[in-house]
Amino acid sequence: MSFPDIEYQLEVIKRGAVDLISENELRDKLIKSKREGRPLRVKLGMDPTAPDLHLGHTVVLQKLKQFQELGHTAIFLIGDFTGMIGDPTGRIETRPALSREELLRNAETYKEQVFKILDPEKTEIRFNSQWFEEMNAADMIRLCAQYTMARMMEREDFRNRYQNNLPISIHEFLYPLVQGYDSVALRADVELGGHDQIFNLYVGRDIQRAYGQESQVIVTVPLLEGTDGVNKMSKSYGNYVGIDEPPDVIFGKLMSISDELMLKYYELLSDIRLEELNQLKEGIRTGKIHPRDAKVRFAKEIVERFHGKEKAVAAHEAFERLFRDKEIPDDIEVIQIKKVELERWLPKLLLNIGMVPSTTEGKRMITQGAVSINGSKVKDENLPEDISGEVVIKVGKRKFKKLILS
RNA sequence: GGAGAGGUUCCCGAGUGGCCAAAGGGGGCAGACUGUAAAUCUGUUGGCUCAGCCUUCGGAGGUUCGAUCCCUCCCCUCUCCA
Repeated sequence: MSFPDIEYQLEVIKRGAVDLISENELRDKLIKSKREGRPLRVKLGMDPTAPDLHLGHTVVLQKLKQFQELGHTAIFLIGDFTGMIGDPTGRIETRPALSREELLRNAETYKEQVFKILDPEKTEIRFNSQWFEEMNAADMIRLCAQYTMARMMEREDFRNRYQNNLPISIHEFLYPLVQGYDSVALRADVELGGHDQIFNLYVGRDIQRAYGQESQVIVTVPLLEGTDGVNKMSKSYGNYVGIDEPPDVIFGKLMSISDELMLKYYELLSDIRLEELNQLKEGIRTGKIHPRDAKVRFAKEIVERFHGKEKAVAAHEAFERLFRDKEIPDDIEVIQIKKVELERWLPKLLLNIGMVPSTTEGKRMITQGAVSINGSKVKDENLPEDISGEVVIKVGKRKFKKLILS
């Protein structure tokens, strides 16, 4: 096995990274690896707490892929055991524990999604329950003995919760230790993570040393902000773009981000070369490029990554039809109803066909002018008597349904 | 184990017998403006057979014509002491 030039490898690894602990250690490892023809073992762990991966996860996955392309061993660790503890990182409250079934189900979908980015042939998929289920209580105590309370409380999230009189459960202290032990079990040379993982990753270095191994090198990547531009991308904030979402949805979500955020996304997610990105920025600044066009280009690139070129083009076209030409989308849900059975009171009808969660909400939508039928705004809560044939109902900006009356 | 503080709607947080479906803020949703932008402005934000009614303020009882508010027990969190 031969590896690329050391300095080239370093350049690739450092690109877009926030932390690299430490460059010298990494260089040594790379030199040794090249000399011995032994690929580095690069670990990326994810807890299957949510079934769907989103763009935020892909930042670090791309980094792992880069290692893979350099010829190193990508280890994708599914934290089916750690998921039962729940990572306290950045949390102000204890994470709810997931059931075994949920974790396994999520793990399955993870695998599928991860291989949209990583090469399945060259990826080692592991589950950390493999070694933790063999551990007994004594082993666990031995692990706990490797770390101190004071060091644990160095963590900002723990400290904040403690200072604000918010509960911290003991098992949450176990999380970093357990994650660190994963590195021991996997004999990791490098561990990747989001920047917020830095504490857990450091603990891994200490734990490895305590178990007589060389410490892993840490590489972190920036956290991706969610589509709201405020919080980090996370399913629980509802500001995510899932990689398994339909092309139209991904396209639409990316088109609704702010221009400022778009540039950040370009930086972290796009594959375009650095100089091209700079040209793009300059073009937007001077007004030569309309930000919307830059956004379209970006949205297409991302959709193409997960769904292919054809779908990306189709998503763009559908988007243009819907929002520029104000046309009705063609994949609209159709409901057949007998005319005699049609609910005439609109709030109830909207509830029945699942367009609003309650009749009260339906009434609100009508008063606020958010409901339209066949393109004209509804003011009356009751449907007109003479309604017939195909009826297209729109609630809000993007909810459409078509009724066919017979 | 002892002493104290606290648990309010999606979140934070006000409310200490009727004027409470509950201030204010955040978030969400909708409308205007636009590029489905963002920012901004406006409205709205428990449910229903909707000028009325029903369910909600940790849980279960109780006092009262009437309880988020008072009493009793229980559960949970935090602080200090052991």
